[in-house]
Amino acid sequence: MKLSEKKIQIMEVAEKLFAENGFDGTSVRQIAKAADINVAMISYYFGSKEKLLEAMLLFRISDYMSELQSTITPAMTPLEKINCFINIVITRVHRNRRMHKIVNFEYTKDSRTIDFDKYIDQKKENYKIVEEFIKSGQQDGSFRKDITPVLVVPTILGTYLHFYYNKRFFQSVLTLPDEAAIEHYVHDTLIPHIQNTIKALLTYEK
Amino acid sequence: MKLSEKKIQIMEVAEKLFAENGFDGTSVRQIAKAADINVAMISYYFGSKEKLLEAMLLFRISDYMSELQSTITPAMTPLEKINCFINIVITRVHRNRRMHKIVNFEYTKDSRTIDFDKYIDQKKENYKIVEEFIKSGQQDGSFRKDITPVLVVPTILGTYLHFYYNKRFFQSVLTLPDEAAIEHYVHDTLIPHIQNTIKALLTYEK
DNA sequence: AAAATTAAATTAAACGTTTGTTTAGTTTAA
DNA sequence: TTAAACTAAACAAACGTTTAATTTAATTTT
Repeated sequence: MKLSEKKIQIMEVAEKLFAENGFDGTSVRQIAKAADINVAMISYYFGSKEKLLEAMLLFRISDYMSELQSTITPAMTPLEKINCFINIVITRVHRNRRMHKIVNFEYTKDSRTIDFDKYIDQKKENYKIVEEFIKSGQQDGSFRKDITPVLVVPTILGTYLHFYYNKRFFQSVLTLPDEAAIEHYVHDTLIPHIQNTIKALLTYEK
Repeated sequence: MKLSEKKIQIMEVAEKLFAENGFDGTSVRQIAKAADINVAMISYYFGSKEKLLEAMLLFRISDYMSELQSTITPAMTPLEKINCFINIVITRVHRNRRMHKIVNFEYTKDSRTIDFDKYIDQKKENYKIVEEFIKSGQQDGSFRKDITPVLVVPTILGTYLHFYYNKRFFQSVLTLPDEAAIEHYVHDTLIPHIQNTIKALLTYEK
């Protein structure tokens, strides 16, 4: 199954609509109209609406190749590693925020028949990496020892995602007029805030 | 519009199903079957599926009377106030986690026609309270002055919500066999973790 | 207190739309 | 000439809602 231009176009349109109105809240006719194609093309290309979602997930995840290993070097201190990790992961999640929103919601459904295995593998990989960094910092004495590494990830990702899910709210409170302003705020203020938070949590003295 | 037993029963069933399968992913026939009533009763009682959701939101929000003002006294230090706030808010959100999940998702939809005003008011109120506590701590010198108060809330709520949305994942990692175990973990470990994080963020020396 | 009357609660069936998918045919490109 | 791309139309199923009839409960009249 090669990825023709048309297929990619359909997946991108679908991602946008799924993120905006939910999977169940989006009809194949809406997607077809927005992508300027015939409804039948969705079944023709992907088989079904569900399989379109799965194809889109794989398409996005394949973007995900580990830039982590290439930018984080063994010479770094544990804190530098964590900061680097936060920067990369938040930037990455922000870039794919629509997909994450869709998964975040669809994954919790009881009735789901969609295959999220690849996504979950990715997720578990992330947890392992953070855990490794934190434990090495705890061993060399630079981090507090009473921190549960597994709870650090929800703080990192949760902070960002809560910001994104309440975008409208923060836009008005922080007077961010457009998407470009939000982009800047995420990189210049939100990511440093999260880095600050985790640094403080891991290193402060009681 | 008084709240008969039947109406409450329908709203509770609807809340559960909406949280599990989404608003669009739940049909009125599913609700009717689960609540053991005739489908027509939903229109009869609430007018429409959308109005059922709105009625359910109001029903839950009315629970929300400010226990904050009654438990947080002026004699407390800013840090004590923040800790108390975290405890109350997370416990409250946890208790109403289903409703929060529904709102969190439906609110971001472009196509939404549902009235969330009461919910947003509640939310803004929370932000004002945290901001007040943090600013008073910054004035008396016990908190760092370079913290943006508005970003503290995403860290508090985001950490909890990310935990809840990935419940299945954490259940397996932390070996929490049932709902009771999760309940204990939230109160004994997650809430202290959040309190720790915010305390560290607000008080640590660089 | 019993009967008659009225209102509310509940039902099954039907309403017109919209849903995802398939079919059978046509156009385009190799 | 053959396979892939594409289309309009049709499909049955499911959707939220309404209708009209019936049962239950409350109120009023006798």
